[in-house]
Amino acid sequence: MSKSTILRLSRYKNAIRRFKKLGFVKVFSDNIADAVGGTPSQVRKDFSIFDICGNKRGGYKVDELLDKMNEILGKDKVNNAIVVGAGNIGRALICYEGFEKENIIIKAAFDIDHSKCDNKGEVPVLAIEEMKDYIRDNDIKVGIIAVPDIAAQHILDIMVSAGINGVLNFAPIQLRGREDIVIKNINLALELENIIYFINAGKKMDKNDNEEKIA
Amino acid sequence: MSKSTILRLSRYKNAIRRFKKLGFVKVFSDNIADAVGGTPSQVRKDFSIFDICGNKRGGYKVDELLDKMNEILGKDKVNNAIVVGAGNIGRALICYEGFEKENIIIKAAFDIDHSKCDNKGEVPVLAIEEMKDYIRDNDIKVGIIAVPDIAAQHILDIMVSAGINGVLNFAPIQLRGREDIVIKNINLALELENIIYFINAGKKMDKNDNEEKIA
DNA sequence: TCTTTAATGTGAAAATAATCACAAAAATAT
DNA sequence: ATATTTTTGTGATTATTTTCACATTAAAGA
Repeated sequence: MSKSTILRLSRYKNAIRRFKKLGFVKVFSDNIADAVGGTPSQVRKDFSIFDICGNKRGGYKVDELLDKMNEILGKDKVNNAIVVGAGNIGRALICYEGFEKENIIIKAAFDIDHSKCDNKGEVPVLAIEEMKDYIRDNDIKVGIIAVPDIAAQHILDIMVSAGINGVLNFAPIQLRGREDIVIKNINLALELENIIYFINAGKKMDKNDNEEKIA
Repeated sequence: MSKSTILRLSRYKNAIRRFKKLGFVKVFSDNIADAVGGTPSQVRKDFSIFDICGNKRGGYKVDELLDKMNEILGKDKVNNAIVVGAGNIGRALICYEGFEKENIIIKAAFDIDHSKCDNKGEVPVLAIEEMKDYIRDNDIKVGIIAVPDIAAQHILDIMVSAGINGVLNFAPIQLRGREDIVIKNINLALELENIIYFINAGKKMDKNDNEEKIA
């Protein structure tokens, strides 16, 4: 089973959540495909990979779908994360409201610049020296890197040595880690650059084959 | 030629730029593959698609590579962009330093909340009502959406009607637009959710190694 | 009850993408 | 000058992903 399948599953879930909000009790693969810009048969095939079954001619029950998906995606329990780097991007992530409804909580942030530290806010910003212990003591498994490119690899290494299993990296550099560490790189300039390319080339892009390799 | 190829090309370019900074005059497909975590033959195949040739046994000349890539990726000219939504994410993007070296300039930002507007800063934050005219008058082709999900589609529609060709969307909803509009959606919560899935899938695997390996 | 209709679920086929393997060529060594 | 080594460039091969097509099933209608 492939990464793209999982990515699509998350999208389906978001779409289905919207259907639920609109009062839908059941949905068809057609509806879901429309909502995420895919094909019905791909939706069904993706579902079949995870043994998600619907009713022939009856579609899928919204609540059952959401339950099953939350179970698959591990969203039935809270996931704690930390942010490293309290610059522009880092601070935006600390305040980002969108994580909460996915049961993701930013527990703390860290910065090398002590003047940016402040443990009185809703999310404490601590000194980078405290990070390793914090990760260990609080059993943090997910880290977000929002430091300059030159520092990113070093931060990653500390995180991994402290026990972090997955990283979302905003530094504009391809981070490398141990085989068993899940790393997703988001390079904002590169995303824009690509959009510009496709504008100039006159092509359309939004099919999602731009995933990073999971290392 | 596929989107993934273009995405990889951008990555190659970033890596090669770093090689140049380190004083390299020529690079081999090996080096590039290492730097981005790919395979040498894929690098060569990608290059061959764009008629980028090296010298047998001599590798590729760094400067030639960069020139050719900037040409392909349209980075030899400046690209102006706007940001809509001056919330956490929007403000972080307005100040993001990483765009500049890709010749991408954020010319202005827009928000529905007039109290957030301020046309005295380096990047003026204007009222959303002014957006349409601004896009037209300044021939803006790229827009970045950083508004709540409920508002995103509406903003996109205005952008498109004003002449924007490409959009980077941070609202957690899959935006749909005309066939010829390039749209790239970045959903931060979804990215974290995926990392968490793969972390958990990896753990499960350790306990039970007859499950499929996640590469 | 018996058709008809509209959906799922899935193997098979087609399309895409990645890797391999090796001839060709250039640099270096002998 | 010749042999050896190293690296490119690419057709062939393999792997992966998506789409197709249709048998199957459940609901709705007659």
